[in-house]
Amino acid sequence: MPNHVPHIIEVAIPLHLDRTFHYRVPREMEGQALAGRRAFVPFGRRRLTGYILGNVTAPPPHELKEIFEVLDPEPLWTDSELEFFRWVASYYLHPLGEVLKTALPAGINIQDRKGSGQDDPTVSGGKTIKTEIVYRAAAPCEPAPHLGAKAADILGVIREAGDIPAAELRRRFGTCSPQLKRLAELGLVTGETREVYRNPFGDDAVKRDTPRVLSRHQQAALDALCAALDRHAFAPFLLHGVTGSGKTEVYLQAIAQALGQDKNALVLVPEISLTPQLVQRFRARFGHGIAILHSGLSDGERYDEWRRIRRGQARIVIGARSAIFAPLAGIGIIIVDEEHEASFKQADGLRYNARDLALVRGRMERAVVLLGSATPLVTSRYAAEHGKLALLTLPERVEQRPMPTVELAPMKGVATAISPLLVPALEATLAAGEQAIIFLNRRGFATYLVCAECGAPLACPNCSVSLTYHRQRGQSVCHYCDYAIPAPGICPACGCQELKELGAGTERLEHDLRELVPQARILRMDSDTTGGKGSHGRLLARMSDGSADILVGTQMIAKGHDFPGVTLVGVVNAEASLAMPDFRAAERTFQLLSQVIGRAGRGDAPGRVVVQAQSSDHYAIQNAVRHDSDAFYRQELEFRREVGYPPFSFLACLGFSGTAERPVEEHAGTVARLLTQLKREKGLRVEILGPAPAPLYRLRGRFRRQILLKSPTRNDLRRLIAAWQQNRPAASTIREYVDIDPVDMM
DNA sequence: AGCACGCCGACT
DNA sequence: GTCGGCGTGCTC
Repeated sequence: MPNHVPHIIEVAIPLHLDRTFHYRVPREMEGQALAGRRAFVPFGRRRLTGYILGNVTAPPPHELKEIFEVLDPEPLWTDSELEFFRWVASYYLHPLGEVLKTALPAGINIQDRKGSGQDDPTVSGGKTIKTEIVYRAAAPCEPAPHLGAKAADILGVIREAGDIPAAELRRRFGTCSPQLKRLAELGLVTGETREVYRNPFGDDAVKRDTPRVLSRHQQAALDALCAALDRHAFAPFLLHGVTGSGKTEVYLQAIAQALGQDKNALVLVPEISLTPQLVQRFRARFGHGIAILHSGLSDGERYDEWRRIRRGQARIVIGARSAIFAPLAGIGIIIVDEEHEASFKQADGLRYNARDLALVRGRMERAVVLLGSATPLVTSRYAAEHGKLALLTLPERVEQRPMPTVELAPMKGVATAISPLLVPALEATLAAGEQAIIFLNRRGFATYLVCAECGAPLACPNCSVSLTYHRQRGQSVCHYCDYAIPAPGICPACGCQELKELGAGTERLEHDLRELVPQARILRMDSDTTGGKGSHGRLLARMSDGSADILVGTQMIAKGHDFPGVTLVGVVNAEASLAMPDFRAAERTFQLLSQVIGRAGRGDAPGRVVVQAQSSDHYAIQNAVRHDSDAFYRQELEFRREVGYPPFSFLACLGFSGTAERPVEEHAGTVARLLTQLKREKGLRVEILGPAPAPLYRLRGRFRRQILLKSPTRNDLRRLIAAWQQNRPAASTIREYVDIDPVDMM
């Protein structure tokens, strides 16, 4: 035996471990153990799937184990994709192995298996490849020998079709395997197994359409995008276009341009708006070659879409946040639609923001990145004003459609949940055979209950937030932890049986509307009424087929779906979201209000909106009502500048919260270590905020792994910045996740 | 994350 | 005398 240099590889393990591991590669696998493939490896006394990162030249000074097997015949990722994943792992302080696992479709992910057997046959690559048997006529002209009538019919069909899947034959003839077996024996047909993709679209065909004529502003935006595509360099854009201004048409034509350059397109959409409507428009324009990735797919469908993309059989990928990890090569353009949506953030495991990662991947791929929204993130507007994003605006609706008219209904001193202004508007809408939606971002019947005797509020014993009375369920429920008591409950302080029902939720609105407009057919849509699978779609269908007049709901009606028959929108308690404990509360309020207002009106008739508010003084409400987003962003930026928020890319907020057994102070060591790490590795400026305001979070055991998400409030930020400026750490807790706009790191 | 090792309370 | 609680530490 000649002396032989051992082949050593670096492997990322999908566990919470901050380093990679090295393995020896047996001689017979040397050609296969390449970067981007998975390897089945021994790990402790377990056996699991790791991801090969590459070769190692200098062997580490300790004993190495050998890999069992290379699981993939082809690399799962290219080198540049691996580079992207490394960036992600380092930016989000997350183990690379876990990042890679997240990037993979479920179904081929987990191969963990313990035990002794080397003879475990299930250990191999993805096991979910679907196949079908296809029959083909072997000798088309040969006259058939005497056959049964059914066999002869089957043969006829096969000969006519050329080749035909077994499933199709079974659909036409019922059971036909005996006949097929006979035909095959006679050498008249052959059957072969081939791989098929599960098709998430089903079989419905789509009518093709053609590019529409663009408005002046659309054309200007498209020209800028095409010019950037021609340069083949990273070019980030913000497309700020009012509702109905035709952003999608700009996307479609920009994608067409990219495809024409032989490049591919990645389209990220918030989960909720991954409605058939948008996908249909893409299919109508581009036909085949579209892959979709979202949580509604089965593991098999997801896996198949992933393989189609990897093999270059899809030119356009449309998906929710995880699609940012799609194995799409040659990306020319990445579009993030509704870029302000919070659903681009993954809130557990690898806490990424797909909107941010779009910019990072786009930079690595030298692609055009287009962030589109009617109400962009304040950070995006800020970046645009500082030249880090090129700003494209669509200030007008297509075809000169007017914006809805908006009235404010002051609720000060009004005892009812529904304003007296809204009722006649509803009646008029119904009389005209049109529909209305009423929006209130709180579910339940009464949002808090207080004792009629002593005034004590009914609160959750775990979370110390007030319980919401759900009349239908007959319970008072905590919306944080689902703690529930029989409704409405008795006063915990004095035992009094009478509780005052304060604060209306959607259930209460529905109840009141049935009395106020008895002739209306009313639907309610919130997470209480959309529990079952498909109930969401059923409710929407009843609106679109006209079998309901009024839809009452929470923010799930504000997003995603179009309601073509809706001419009236009522917004109840518009300022509620301003009180949210989050420094982005004003931004959120403006976004949500603008979105709901945009729901009103249809092609022929301008919409009408009634906005109910205790006080409409706040610029978030006023500017949403006036459709003046420029004014909103100007004022919000001004406000943030005044309070001295570091320009939007400040830092990571880390949050810890304590338990009775382990108070927060005991975590100081861990907090300090993490902060030091962040400072050193990321060059970030980090401070610690005070304790989390509500004991919403329970930590057990190893707090290190249970890092919590909590948005800093405006007050938190003020304290943070004061501490920062005086170069002093503030007290004890908090972690948020890294919420830095990568545009600012570029 | 698992999984083992390890050292203190109530039990077939 | 053991079973089992979870604290600590390790995994090429």
